[in-house]
Amino acid sequence: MRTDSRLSRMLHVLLHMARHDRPYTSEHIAGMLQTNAVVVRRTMAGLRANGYVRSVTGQGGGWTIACDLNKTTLLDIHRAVGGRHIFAIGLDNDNPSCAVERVVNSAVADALDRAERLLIGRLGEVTLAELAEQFDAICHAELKQ
Amino acid sequence: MRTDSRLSRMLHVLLHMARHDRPYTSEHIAGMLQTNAVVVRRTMAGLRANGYVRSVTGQGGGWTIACDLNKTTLLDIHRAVGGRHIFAIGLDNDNPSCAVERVVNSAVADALDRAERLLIGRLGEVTLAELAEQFDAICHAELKQ
DNA sequence: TCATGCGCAACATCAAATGTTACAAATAAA
DNA sequence: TTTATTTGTAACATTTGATGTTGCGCATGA
Repeated sequence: MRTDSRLSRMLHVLLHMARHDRPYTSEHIAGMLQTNAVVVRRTMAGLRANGYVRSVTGQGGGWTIACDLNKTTLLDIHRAVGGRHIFAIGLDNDNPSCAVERVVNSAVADALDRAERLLIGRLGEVTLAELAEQFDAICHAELKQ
Repeated sequence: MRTDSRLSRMLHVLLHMARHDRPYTSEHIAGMLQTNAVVVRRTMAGLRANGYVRSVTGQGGGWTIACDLNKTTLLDIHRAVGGRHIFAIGLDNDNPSCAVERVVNSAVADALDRAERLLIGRLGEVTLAELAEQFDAICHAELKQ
């Protein structure tokens, strides 16, 4: 399949929403992400189901952020969008009868597990607030020039 | 796309070849992997191009291992089969003009890079010889029962 | 000469994200 | 109440790269 960009897309949207006090329409967000409003609704639905954003139908409606930036991590967002497969690489057969294959599987799975734990751990360490601060710092530096 | 199982498939084959002194035909290997002989040839071609195996055409021909088990790592095989994409997760846009997106990208890329370095490092630490030893140990233990 | 096997091109298939179309339902404003 | 706006969702098409399949040419040993 294509590489899953839902995490980075949603982070992009959330940070914009964090610095904007009115709702964004799906259409507006689709423009930011260069995609379709339906794709936006579909992906954001996962965030809404977990309480990270709210949506309002009808005129003047749209999407707003609804979480504490200091308590929400990249891992929370990753999980909310339903990202399952982290790796494009995997085992050929999860339950082999061949002893050779079991040895291979345990070695490959061990390496993948270590990397997955590191990735998940890292995503869980970074909050939306930290990213927002980085953005603010960049804006500040650019204004000073 | 489907998850890339070429690394584990090729490791499986290489370990079998390491404990077998006659050539395996593509057809035989395809049986071991529950796939097609053409898929085997296609994947093994990468290993052959890097000198890890040899192939002989014609009657009595087939595939034999051609590398030093102590000097060949899982990383060598991973690279020989042309595994490019390690992650199913990625950035939405590699060269964004939006400052928010650049902040998001650097955070996500940083987490992915750390995990990739760990995975690559781990694959580079494990040799085929170590896997073969593990297999031998299992066979030994089973015979003792 | 013939059976066995690899080499390779040219498709077909698969799976999961992404893209698209169509329409129903909710809401604010005229 | 009517209308324009906006989300909710189903249904289907597209994309991408690994995997699967067919067909045929070439090499080798018996």
